[in-house]
Amino acid sequence: MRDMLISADLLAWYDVHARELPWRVGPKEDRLPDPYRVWLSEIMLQQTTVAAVKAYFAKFTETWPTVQDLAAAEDADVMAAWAGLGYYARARNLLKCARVVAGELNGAFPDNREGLQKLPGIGPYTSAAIASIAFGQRETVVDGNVERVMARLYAEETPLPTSKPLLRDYAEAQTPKNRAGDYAQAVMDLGATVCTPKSPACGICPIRSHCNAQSQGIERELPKKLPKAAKPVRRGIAYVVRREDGAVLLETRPEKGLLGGMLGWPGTDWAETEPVSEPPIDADWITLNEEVRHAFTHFHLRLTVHVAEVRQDARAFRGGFVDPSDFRANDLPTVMRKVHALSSSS
DNA sequence: TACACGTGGCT
DNA sequence: TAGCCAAGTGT
Repeated sequence: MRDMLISADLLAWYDVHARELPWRVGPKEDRLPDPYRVWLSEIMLQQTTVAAVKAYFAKFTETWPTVQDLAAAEDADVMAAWAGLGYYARARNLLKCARVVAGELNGAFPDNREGLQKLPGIGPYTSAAIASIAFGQRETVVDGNVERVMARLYAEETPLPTSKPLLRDYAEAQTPKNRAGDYAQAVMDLGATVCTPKSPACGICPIRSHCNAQSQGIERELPKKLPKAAKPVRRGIAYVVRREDGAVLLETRPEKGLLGGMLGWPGTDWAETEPVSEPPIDADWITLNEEVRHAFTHFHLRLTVHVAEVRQDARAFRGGFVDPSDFRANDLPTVMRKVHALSSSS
């Protein structure tokens, strides 16, 4: 039986190869990072790549340097700043969490997993990540990277998601008493840069000698996954209304559900059936030839775009007109930006 | 317990 | 091109 413990080799690798990231304190620095910045980065990094997060993290920490600043922000400003990053429930919960921490906890995040996980938007992964990275607690962090590394290390052929409890057991057995935060980040760095899903770079892997999948030559086949259901196609209509003065008709979407709390063009529901037109204002409508296509997590969307010019005194049934000086396409979620781009080019 | 929930980059 | 994939959480 080979020696399966990886933490020593992995930490030695991390000391040399740790990526420099804006929310990270270097492995050689003898201090812990600001919990606010750790929390903010971990929320942004949920199901989101480092490359996508960097600009948003810079914008947020510049605009709201402390949790008190963020707690005092206007909801619409935070949603606009988050626009484009996706999973907008994260932004709504981010504000809720900031207000609890600033209001009820005197600005201090809980220093342990149990306390952290009671806060909005913080689940099993994020509570362990903050507790270990920001507070030095020995907690086991399990994300997609860790699951992949453990599946290969132990040559676990049980498919995900069935294997989740097993992989967590493996991860807990590996977590060291000391430097748990560095170790957690080291496994995630390894998964992101070496033990990648498609073509793992086993030739430069610091824990290659421990890896059962590598010795069996099955690393590219792990972790196994159950097949996913095909994505249905949904259709709808988006209405772009321009007033004589250049104002555009927008509405804030309901708090719950898809794109909740975000600005968007009025439109029909999105369904697998052909949409029935329900224009938000009386006007002469023009249907654009090209349609907007967008892929969500669980369905594909095809939006037909209807545009109209209306008089200054026109009254809408829903939504509100936004002056050109107040309108920024970047405040919209991406699918709504696509609608805007198409209507502007036509 | 499944499913809802975004987006952009890569293959 | 279409599917896969990413530092998950809430319901």
